[in-house]
Amino acid sequence: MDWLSSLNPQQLQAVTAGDGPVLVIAGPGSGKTRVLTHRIAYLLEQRQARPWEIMAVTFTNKAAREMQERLQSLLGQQALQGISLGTFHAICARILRREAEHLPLDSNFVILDTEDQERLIKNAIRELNIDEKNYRPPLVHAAISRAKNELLFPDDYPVQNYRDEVVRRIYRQYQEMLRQANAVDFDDLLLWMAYLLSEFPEVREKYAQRYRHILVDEFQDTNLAQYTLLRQLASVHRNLFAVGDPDQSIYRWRGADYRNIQRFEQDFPERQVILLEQNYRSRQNILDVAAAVIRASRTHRPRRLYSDLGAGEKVYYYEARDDYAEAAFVAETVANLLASRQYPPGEIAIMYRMNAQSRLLEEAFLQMRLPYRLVGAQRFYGRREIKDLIAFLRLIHNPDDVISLDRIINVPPRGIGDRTLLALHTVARQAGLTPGRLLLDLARGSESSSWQAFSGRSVVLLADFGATLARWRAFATTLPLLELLDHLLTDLNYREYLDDGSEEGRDRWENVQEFRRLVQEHEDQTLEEFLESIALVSDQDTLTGTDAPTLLTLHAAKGLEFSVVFLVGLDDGILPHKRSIDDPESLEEERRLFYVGITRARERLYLVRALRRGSYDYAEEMEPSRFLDDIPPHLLDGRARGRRGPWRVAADPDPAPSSPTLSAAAAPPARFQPGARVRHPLWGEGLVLQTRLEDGEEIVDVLFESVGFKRLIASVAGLVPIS
DNA sequence: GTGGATGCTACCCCT
DNA sequence: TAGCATCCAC
Repeated sequence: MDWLSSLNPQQLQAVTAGDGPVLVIAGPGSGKTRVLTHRIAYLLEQRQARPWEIMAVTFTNKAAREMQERLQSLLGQQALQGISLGTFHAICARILRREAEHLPLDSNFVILDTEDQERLIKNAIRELNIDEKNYRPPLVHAAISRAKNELLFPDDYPVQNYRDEVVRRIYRQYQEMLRQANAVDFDDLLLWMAYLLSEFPEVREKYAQRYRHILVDEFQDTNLAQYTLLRQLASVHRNLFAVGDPDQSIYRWRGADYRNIQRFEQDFPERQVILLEQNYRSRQNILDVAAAVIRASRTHRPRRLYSDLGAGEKVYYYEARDDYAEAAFVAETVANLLASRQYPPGEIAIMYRMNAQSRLLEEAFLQMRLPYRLVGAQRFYGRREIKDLIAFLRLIHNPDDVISLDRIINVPPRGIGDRTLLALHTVARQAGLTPGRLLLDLARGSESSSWQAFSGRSVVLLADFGATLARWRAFATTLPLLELLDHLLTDLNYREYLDDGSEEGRDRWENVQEFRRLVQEHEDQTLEEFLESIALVSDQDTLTGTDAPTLLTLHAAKGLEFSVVFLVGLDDGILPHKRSIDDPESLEEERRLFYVGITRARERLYLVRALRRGSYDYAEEMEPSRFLDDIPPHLLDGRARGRRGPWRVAADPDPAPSSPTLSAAAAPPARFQPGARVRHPLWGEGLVLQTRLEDGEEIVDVLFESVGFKRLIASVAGLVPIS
């Protein structure tokens, strides 16, 4: 138990809290993973909890694995047998397979990824003869996903206008097609689980009794479905231990609702709240920048965040000429850092708002001959040759999976085109079979009762493929995964099919070999387990092995830390993203995203932007991110190259505006007058030099004693007059 | 009926 | 940018 001595008083309080609900508000770097692992160890060692009585929900599989490893080193492997440790989706999938009899699913259901989901929605739209132009699959998908996260089945889908009515019809059709394919989407994992617990009291009772202790990480990013699950599972013992930080809530668009923290406090009024405020990660200068950014948030509840690690270097600011120069700056700086051997390569990360930004960075790294690793599962699993292979495996496992069947029935081309495929679907429907089952039936040759329904040429091709599928299915029951895959590759002539001698072809075949290595790593798994683990990989899960600088999105960076962090693309329109700017709630989330990025850094932080960016056809002039305005300049070591740095007013105050400036007296909403003294929440006291109205906002130029000249929007900055 | 070439368009973040 | 729908040649 001496491992308890390494905790600070707040951490210790959380770890050793007694029975009952506990809410831990944990600032970045405050050791929440430590608290969670130690809490589990404490429950097992001191409170006589049995491993199977514990459910611990993490945000990524990677986090679950790490927690598992840390627990093993504390307690040994034996002590953890039977613990439920994983993401919401993984834990739900496991339980749903076990309880499939209560659901319109067989236990071997497949899990669709986003691309499959959209494909199926498109099919549903066509099936219903609805115009795809007006009901674009991605948008319909988003609406359905939102509904599911709110626990709304098609019958519950709110209809306020004609469009809603159509979407509801598509939703209903989509669910029906999922059922026929014995498939679920990501949201279904949560939806069906919540359904299971609410509709079957004996099932709820069973699990609520079993899970004496439930622990959740990243609680601020749970959605309503997830929160409901937790509440139901904790309904008997009420030992819900939730760790989160509202300032790091960045998944609102995915249905996450940081107000779950308030719901928690209402539903569990007896809860204890514990604040973790000491930061063990970052230098104070970095924390000061983070604090300045988050303090300007409207949702932020004031909290302290302090570090013992010393001030450290100033945060670097760099303004590049354009996005190419931005990437070059990053690559060159990384090269210098590596040359100085100050930091191991894996301790350097470059973070950006959207995946598309990685391209120029990758090119710059390649040019400098610097190795890098790119976080993003889609990069690999989204490749066509890999998705096709997975579709073969899925079809072998679940022949009802019509999405996979449609995908690969003509891969490599075997003469089964759209027409024949359509016939297969039609005949299957008439026969009351799924297309996959019909295919297997046709393999029996003319004995099949459906044989006559096809034209001579196509039925032979279909029967032939059906026979191949049947053979693979036989292999799957007897052979290990890797041998099954090798049979597939041989039977399909996959190498000849992909590797046409071009560079791209060689690339594709290399990906297949990479996939084969992956299968090898999962050798001990069944086909079902393997399919599930690859369906639920998170981006972060791809972050393993090689010691190289890491490129990743800000979202993917959640929960990670690096010695050196570059935040690039700090321009208005990128961060905040242009589609978030007119919605105040989204804008707040963009700010939190920036905050998350800043607080990933331990030692050194670079804030980088570009004056111009090339979009697909022309270069666009960029304005600095509005969030930069909230950072006091003295915290930064700025090397602005351009005319318009964020402190352009400090360096080069604009001459008096020539536009007809309204004097304070003439403008009704003006609250400040030149010569008045004011107080700013961050910069303290200052003198108003000038005010004017712009778009109904009062713009005030203030000379602060602490930071000098600043131009502020009065309503946003929180300026107050001092008399 | 199938497969390749051409032209249009949309492009954020993730399990 | 690249994925796609659509058109046209076998």
